[in-house]
Amino acid sequence: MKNESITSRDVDFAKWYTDVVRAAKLADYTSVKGCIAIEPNGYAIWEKIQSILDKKFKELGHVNVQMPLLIPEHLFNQEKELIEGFAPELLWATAAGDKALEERHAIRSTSETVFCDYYKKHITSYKDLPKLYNQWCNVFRYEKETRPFLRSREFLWQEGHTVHATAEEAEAETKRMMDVYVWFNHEILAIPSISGKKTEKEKFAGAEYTITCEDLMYNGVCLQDGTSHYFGQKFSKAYDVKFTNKDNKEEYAYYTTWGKTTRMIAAIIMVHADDYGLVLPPRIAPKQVVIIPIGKDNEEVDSLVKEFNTKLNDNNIISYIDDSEKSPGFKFAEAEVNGIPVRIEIGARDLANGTVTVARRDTREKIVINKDELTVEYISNLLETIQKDMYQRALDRQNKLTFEAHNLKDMEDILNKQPGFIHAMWCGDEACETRIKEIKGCKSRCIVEDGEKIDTKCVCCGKEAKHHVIWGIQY
RNA sequence: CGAGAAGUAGCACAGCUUGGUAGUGCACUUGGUUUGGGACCAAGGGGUCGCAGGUUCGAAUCCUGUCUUCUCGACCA
Repeated sequence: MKNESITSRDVDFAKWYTDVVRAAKLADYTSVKGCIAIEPNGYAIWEKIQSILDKKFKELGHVNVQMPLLIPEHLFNQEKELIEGFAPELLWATAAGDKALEERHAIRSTSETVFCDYYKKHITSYKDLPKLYNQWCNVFRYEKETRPFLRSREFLWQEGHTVHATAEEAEAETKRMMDVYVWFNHEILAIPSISGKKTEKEKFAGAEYTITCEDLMYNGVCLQDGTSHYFGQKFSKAYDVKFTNKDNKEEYAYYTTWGKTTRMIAAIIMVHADDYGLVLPPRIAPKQVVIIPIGKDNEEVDSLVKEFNTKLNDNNIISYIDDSEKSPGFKFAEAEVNGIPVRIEIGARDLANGTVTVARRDTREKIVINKDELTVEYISNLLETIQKDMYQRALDRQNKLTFEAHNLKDMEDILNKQPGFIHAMWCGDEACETRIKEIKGCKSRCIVEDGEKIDTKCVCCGKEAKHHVIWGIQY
């Protein structure tokens, strides 16, 4: 049965999104504008994201640190582009009690400043490099329009900050970490993200260049979901981070940063969820299987339920029994709205026939199988099938929403009909980007590396094209 | 920050035009009967009507301000 507290996805996508957030108890509004309470169901997803990414970072040699929440103004001012880029979003602490601070401090919106200030003190020789540090923390940006997970003022993220002795090594790190992000989205979140360099206009304030991870939502709107920046020596010059190289010469260090945020939870919702609520890919689901016993005081049912639950958990499948006092229908609906990938229903009627019922959340298909077929392997395979199918469905939709434009009229026609990823050639001139933005706010998403030349002329001005760019309307 | 809409019990809403004892459904508590897609019966508990002023004998209702949320722009992970 359709969940009545959820607006249909095709009727009002924005309303549907916030309805799912509420119905699946992922987050709630608080009396602090733009700052949500992430509820247990939402935080459990974040913890799972953290545990998988953190393990990967550590395998690649990164270590975790924690830097201050407050950044003194003079530090921020040392890098002009950074302070200019972030100025409108910074919240300043100016007083303690009734005493004004001698220097105001910004609540961190990003931590390049404090990391550089730290590295300056701790790097003297090439032997100190590389430093591969990462921080899991909250940041604050004073956004005007806020929506749960998608754009809140306070949000959680990880920010990797690495320094290297050579440009090649730093650039390799920038690319390597974007590869990790894309791997994570594809393999764990079942989101077929694309990646590539941002144009000069869209890159991070102060970076040499930015590589981005871009997702396409159900409604064809794009979402930037992870970035990796190469700073070259720009920041190390501004913050005086230098070392003595092998030739006994002083040299500024090469710096990279990369980050991924709680926005991933928004992406999971807008790529996978439906009118019945959340749908979680099995590999990110904090609870993968729910077993619902039907009927009361049936020893055969109860013992099978308990036994199989233990078996699943012993084999690293996260399963739980819903033996609350609610009716079975209620439990089905609740498991559904919460996006639990697999539901197992076991009752006297089934057992009399020697069967059990297994339901997939992604397709909402109910499968009746023989009791003997219900094994750890069966469930494990089913979870993998769901993971693969979810990715394939998302990819099929993304392909359907991927278009090609050869001139401005193409672009307008596409955007008027159905937004998506629009491939088009570009001359490299910012004026053309600005002109294209006039069409429903369509922006360049990323430059396709080694992209096939789909035209020789710029989609906007008709001059010779330099780059194959993907365009779209963004959140 | 600009334009629009909305805030009344945990949630969804009615009441407001025409000021006069705070309502409905769901949820919650207790007891009982139930259990294969959001069960049923009975009895209960819960709201200074977003907040602050003002008008009035009297304000959920009229006026002013303010905060929050949603939608659409500009800005952004």
